[in-house]
Amino acid sequence: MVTLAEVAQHAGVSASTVSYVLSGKRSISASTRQRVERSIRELGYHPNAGARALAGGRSNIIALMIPLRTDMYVPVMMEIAIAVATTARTHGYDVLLLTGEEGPDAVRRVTGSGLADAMILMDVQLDDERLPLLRETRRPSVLIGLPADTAGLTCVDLDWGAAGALCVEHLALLGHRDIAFIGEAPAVYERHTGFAERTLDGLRARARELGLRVLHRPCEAGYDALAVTVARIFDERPGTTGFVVQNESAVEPLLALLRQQGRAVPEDVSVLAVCPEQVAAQASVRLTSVAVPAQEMGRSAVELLAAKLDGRGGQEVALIAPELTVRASTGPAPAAP
Amino acid sequence: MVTLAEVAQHAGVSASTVSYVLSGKRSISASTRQRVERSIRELGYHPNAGARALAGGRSNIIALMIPLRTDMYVPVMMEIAIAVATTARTHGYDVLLLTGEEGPDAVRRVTGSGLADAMILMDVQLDDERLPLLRETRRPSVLIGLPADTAGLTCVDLDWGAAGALCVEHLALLGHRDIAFIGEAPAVYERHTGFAERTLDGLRARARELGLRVLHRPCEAGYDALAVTVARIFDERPGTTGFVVQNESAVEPLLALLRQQGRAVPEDVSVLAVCPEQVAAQASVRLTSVAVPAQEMGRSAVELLAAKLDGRGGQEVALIAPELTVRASTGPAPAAP
DNA sequence: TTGAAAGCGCTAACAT
DNA sequence: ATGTTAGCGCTTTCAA
Repeated sequence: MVTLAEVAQHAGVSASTVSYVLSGKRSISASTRQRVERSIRELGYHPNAGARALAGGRSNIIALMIPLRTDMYVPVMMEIAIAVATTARTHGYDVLLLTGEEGPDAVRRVTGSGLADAMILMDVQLDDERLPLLRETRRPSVLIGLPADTAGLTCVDLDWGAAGALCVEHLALLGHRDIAFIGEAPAVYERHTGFAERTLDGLRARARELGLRVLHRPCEAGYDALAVTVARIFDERPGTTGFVVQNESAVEPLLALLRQQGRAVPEDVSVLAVCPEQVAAQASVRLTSVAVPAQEMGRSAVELLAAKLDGRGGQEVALIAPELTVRASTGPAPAAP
Repeated sequence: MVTLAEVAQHAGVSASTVSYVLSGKRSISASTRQRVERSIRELGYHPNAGARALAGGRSNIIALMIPLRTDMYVPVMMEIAIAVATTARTHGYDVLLLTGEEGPDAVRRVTGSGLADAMILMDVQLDDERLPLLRETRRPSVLIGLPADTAGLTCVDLDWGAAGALCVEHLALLGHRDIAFIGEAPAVYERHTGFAERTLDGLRARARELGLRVLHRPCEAGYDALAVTVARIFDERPGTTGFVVQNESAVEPLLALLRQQGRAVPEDVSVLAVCPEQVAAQASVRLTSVAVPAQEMGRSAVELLAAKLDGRGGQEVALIAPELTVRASTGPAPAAP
């Protein structure tokens, strides 16, 4: 293993000079710099991470806590994780992957041991048990998702409330009066996951303002659960002409079911999804959708964190404005029979 | 920040005693141990990761390289990543998440800096450019996926060849003679991804032995691509009665399309998927499938690695035997018209 | 512009 | 069964 001392000797300079060439924290003459860089290359030197962390007081590692459950939006989580990892690298950080399994202890362990300089939390509950710890520690953190109380926290999220409202507005404009909202699995609501509740609230509020009727139905993954849900919806509100879906695993089954029932999309029924662009574009019917900007969320979480680690920027809540893309799954409400 | 020295002082023992209580590497009297443990608890001590890594020569971190692309099997990757992270914790390791982006450089950086003690690589190409580096370094590694030449490497993978063969056997037994294999996107084959090619090879070989005819068609994600692919298949082989699908994003579109064309599953056409159990069980038709054991792959990769790190076990190739579960999507071939 | 040297907090010989 | 101590490889004052 090549050490900094060996590089220094090889280049005929002191250890500190090599260190400063690496960190750029003091000016180095061009010639020295070149000699040092040459030695580094020739010897194949890589600074020891542990020693760096110990001496420098920072590990250059960001911890990312992902949910253990996979009952929702797996591709979204994955996209966020990848965006976090790649963005972190561009800022000189590596990413430590933590699953929710350890719960709050993971926060203690990671901050306490100096394993990571900062953390990003996903799958934030409205009343998340990790929040007190985050507020206590002086290690920077960013939440992807909004808890109920954001005081003293930095958060990034899609403005789900606005997203819900946007869906209603679009359908209202097309003349729909009775709409159904097919949501995530019941468990997601039961554990008070922010995005699910906020979407629902935003959607309901706007619907009330615009005078639309809304039926909200959480829905488990899979075709059968969806079929039962839809049957109940048409049973209770036969006049339903618009569907808003926020449940990736329900999208394709819904389209299949409607097709099977002879309900044309969008002539008889409009379908609007809250999902990643990819899903909307690849569905069997091009879906009008409000995009879940997974990459942007991951990227900007890292950027906020990097800013905090550099002493720039303080806490703030960064809400991403939802965007609705009209595709082929929504159209004017059919004339009442 | 609480240090080991402070704990030692608080407990009235030497630093080394605290260290040994923590590591269990030498016997400690019950009373001292208790005093030390109490001090640790009271002071809220967490060993500094950097100092540990420096002094101990090991970081207790495993690096996991996941593919940057998301053109296939995202849920599988996610499941593997989660399994790796949770299993690693049970062995006392944390997981560093690397994306394929840096390529071979990531291997150099991580092994060179001592950031991680070992690594797990996913998305292995048959002729992967990272392999030479892995063979050079003395840091343990495990591949999830099989390259062409496994000499000197430790690998975990589903026996995809056997999986392909199993699919053919099942269909052959049901009397199918003409089958179509809808595979991953063309790019996946073009970059010689092991699992895709091996499945195809296994499937073709067994088909030849059993006298079945096979049409292999790679397929991009999305409904339209699938529709075109299926149209071509029935065009070239109108007598096709069995489909094998190894492309998660093609499963539901295929079922929808067949339904739409009035081809009943399994009465007119049988469909067999190579996919995670969850996908098979939740599809609009319960799919007969060969499972992709994502969790098991992640778990056993970590276990092989832990064994190597403990000095136990050497290189080996651990192939997981495929299992076929019969559900509702396959049945006897229809009598020829 | 560069060097010397004092730690950072822990582990693991080496003592006792 | 426990204490003493010399590093691990780097960063960063303090000096020149």
